[in-house]
Amino acid sequence: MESSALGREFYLRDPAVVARDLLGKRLWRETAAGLCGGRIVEAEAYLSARDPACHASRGMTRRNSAMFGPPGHAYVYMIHHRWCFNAVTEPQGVPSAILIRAIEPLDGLELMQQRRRTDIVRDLARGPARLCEALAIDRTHNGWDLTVGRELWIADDPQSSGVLPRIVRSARIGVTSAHRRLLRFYVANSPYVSGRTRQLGSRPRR
DNA sequence: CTACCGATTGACT
DNA sequence: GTCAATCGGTAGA
Repeated sequence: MESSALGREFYLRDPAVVARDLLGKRLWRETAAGLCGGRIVEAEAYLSARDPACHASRGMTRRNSAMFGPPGHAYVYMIHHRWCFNAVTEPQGVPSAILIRAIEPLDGLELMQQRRRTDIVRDLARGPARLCEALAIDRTHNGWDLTVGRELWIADDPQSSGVLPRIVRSARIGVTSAHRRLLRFYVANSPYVSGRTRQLGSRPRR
């Protein structure tokens, strides 16, 4: 059975810490069709005005206004006609958010397989837009309060073994702005993580 | 109104 | 590895 949603205070911390701590948490989605979700294995932090890659770095627009709202709410935006889901962090007025890039699908697999039109579990939610398609997340969830614990929420892992997974830190995917902060976090060796999983600094053998 | 762009993905060489 | 589909958001005339 799912545990209750993480509270507001979880999101009211340094965004990089929130991004890292979201790894291992459960993302849940409930619709009339049923419950589904999985374990968060990849997330990236976007740091308000001090981060040129953040959508809100140059002020509020209609698109990014959810990021200026209270922490613990969703910021959902479209890129290349696909949806991406974020959890807003920091106090109201400071537009930071965590992009949830991938989950390990665990519950409601059949539902997610229908939505994604594939049976390959590894492909259900590996990448931010695939994740949204698998969970039926779209613009109607922009601004949704993730702490309420229905429709769309994040909670502790009820099956946690207590053993912390090894976490890798890297540059964010698709971010071209010239700054080197390592704000992407993912679970080492998880097959459900998107993009390159090579750790920065390691070299391919030749 | 028009023009340009992108925190992506899937198809392809 | 490369490439473009396809469209809402945004800036600017």
